[in-house]
Amino acid sequence: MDTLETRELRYFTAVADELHFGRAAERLGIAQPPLSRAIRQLERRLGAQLFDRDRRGVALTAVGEVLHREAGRALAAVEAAERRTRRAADPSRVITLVTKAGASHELLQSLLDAHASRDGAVPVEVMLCEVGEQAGVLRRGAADVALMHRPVDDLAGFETQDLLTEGQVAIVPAAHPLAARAEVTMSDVARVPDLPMARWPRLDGTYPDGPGPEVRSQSQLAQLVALGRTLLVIPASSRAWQWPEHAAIPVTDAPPVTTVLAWPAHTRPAGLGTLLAAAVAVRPSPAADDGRHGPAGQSSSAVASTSTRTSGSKR
Amino acid sequence: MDTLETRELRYFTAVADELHFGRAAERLGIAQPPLSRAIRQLERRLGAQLFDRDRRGVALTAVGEVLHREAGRALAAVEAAERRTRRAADPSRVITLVTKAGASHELLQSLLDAHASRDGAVPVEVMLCEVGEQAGVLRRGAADVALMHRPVDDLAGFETQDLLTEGQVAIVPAAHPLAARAEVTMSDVARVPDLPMARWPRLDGTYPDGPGPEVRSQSQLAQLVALGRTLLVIPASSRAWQWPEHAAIPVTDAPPVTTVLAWPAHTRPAGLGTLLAAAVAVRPSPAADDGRHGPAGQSSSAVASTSTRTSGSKR
DNA sequence: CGCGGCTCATACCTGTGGGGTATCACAGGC
DNA sequence: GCCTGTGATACCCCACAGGTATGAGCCGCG
Repeated sequence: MDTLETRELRYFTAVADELHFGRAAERLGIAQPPLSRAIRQLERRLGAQLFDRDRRGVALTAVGEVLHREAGRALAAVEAAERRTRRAADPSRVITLVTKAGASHELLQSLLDAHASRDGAVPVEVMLCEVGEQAGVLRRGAADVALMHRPVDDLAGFETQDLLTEGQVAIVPAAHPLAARAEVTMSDVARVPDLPMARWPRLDGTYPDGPGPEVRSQSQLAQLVALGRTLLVIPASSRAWQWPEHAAIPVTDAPPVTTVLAWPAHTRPAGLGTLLAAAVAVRPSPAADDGRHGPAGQSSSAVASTSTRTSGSKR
Repeated sequence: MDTLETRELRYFTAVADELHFGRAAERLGIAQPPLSRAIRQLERRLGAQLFDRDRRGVALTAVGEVLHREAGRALAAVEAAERRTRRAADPSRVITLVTKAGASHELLQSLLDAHASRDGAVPVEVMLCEVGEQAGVLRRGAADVALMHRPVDDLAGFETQDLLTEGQVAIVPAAHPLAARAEVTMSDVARVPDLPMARWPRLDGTYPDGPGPEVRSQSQLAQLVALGRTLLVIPASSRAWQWPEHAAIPVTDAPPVTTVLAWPAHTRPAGLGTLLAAAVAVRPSPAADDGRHGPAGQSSSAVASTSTRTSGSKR
């Protein structure tokens, strides 16, 4: 009659993932019979069949699929709750900042310096992650705050503080004719036949169709550019990982990219305040607007989806 | 060692809400000693003090406050999971649409008609709620889809389908000098000394300071206008609840309001497809853009916060 | 100052049910 | 036919959630 227990959700999720009671039980570290029984109980409790078990395999029913999706989110929320609490309880009182490796070098450096020089500044631990992973890390509660990019990253559900807005540059092989240009436009780089855009894996690990090479990390991408196989468009400051074999050319009409500090909406880890103050102080262009944004970042605008692929900052 | 159980979260939440073990236990329907023990266990498991119990009361510690916030969300997610699953299992296969009473009459009517006339259309149940409650209902999983208004409502975390964009009108007492005007501007209505904007309660039930009357429902507001005590700015179609004592005057420079169909991101209750198709067909202005929007609605722009108060559609 | 009242903690008992092992029932493959 | 692999059943056990009774600190009060 009561609320679902997370144990039930974990069990269900395991079976729904594996579609096999034996393996699911093993993954859960329990025996198979209790698992079977637990699922049956869950089905009775919800008054609905969750799996079709015709001999020769288990399959999710329609309602099972609903629960599969919802259970994943619910479990994530519970785990985030636990992680954030543990983090808050950690006596070493640091705040963890996550950013993708190689991005916004100088900005981060000056931000950390400015923060450290303030009175009562909580130590900041820097965590590096792969491209596009910051949002997940933040949502899971494994970090307190992230350095992200608008409109490249998905900022939905986060509050943000703008730090720096900048243009984008095209990184092309130094040997390529394009490298001689002083500046280029998006249409110049959009369909260079011998430099097709790289393809990033989707969440399920498969790749979209297309002519470009498949990549899963920035370093692979950098090397592919050096090899003359592709080009990319990224914020000017990401030039940090430029190779000698690369050339960077300003893209005049590329949408500007803003580096932002982001944290989960309505969550203010202690010590974030000083970091934010430092961030505001560091900003080079103190516009009239204070660059502070509410919970929901916009996403999926035409602009966003364009620069998403080209800058290689989305999976 | 494992994940938190929802029971632990429920218990913790009860104590954190009540700040009193006895009352919390009563609310949970258990005795007080097991509750005390459960909380202690939770504290040991997390390795952190959650409450300060100095005699004469219980108080949340800093980490307790973190868990209080997070537990609320996690429990909401679990309950939403259960509710959505139950709803999916319901053999009566209806889809529930929630809207605030009194808004978008004709539009809803034509939408429902268009939907009903389609083959294989799932029955639609209409649920009415108070102003600004749609988002919560949707998030809790108590409804499948909602009629909401951009930029008035908070659309964060929802996918949306635009239905109708329209201007706003000022509703003023028919006896007031303003009523004679053919049209007005926002600055005209912003500070009419004898018609101050009404004040809606905040989430905690308190009211912001200001000259206007306190209201908690549309009908109260309607009556206050009729009494010549206040005015408001609302989408033109909400005129439905206009009284004889009211006058509606177009506000030329008010931000246009778009009525949208909204549903939780990445959730597609079976049958939503037909409703969406009907919705697209009903739209009066089939622009080039198809009016479909991704998960994160923008919010908290200057425009949004302005029209939020005036249209009385945010608490 | 002693007394009762309030509140949370401790001690101890009990029963439910989650987990284990052993085994069955059923389908397919050779 | 037998064997293999699957999920379901049957049965046992003990860990732990929950109950009752009681203790212990802190008030306020006469």
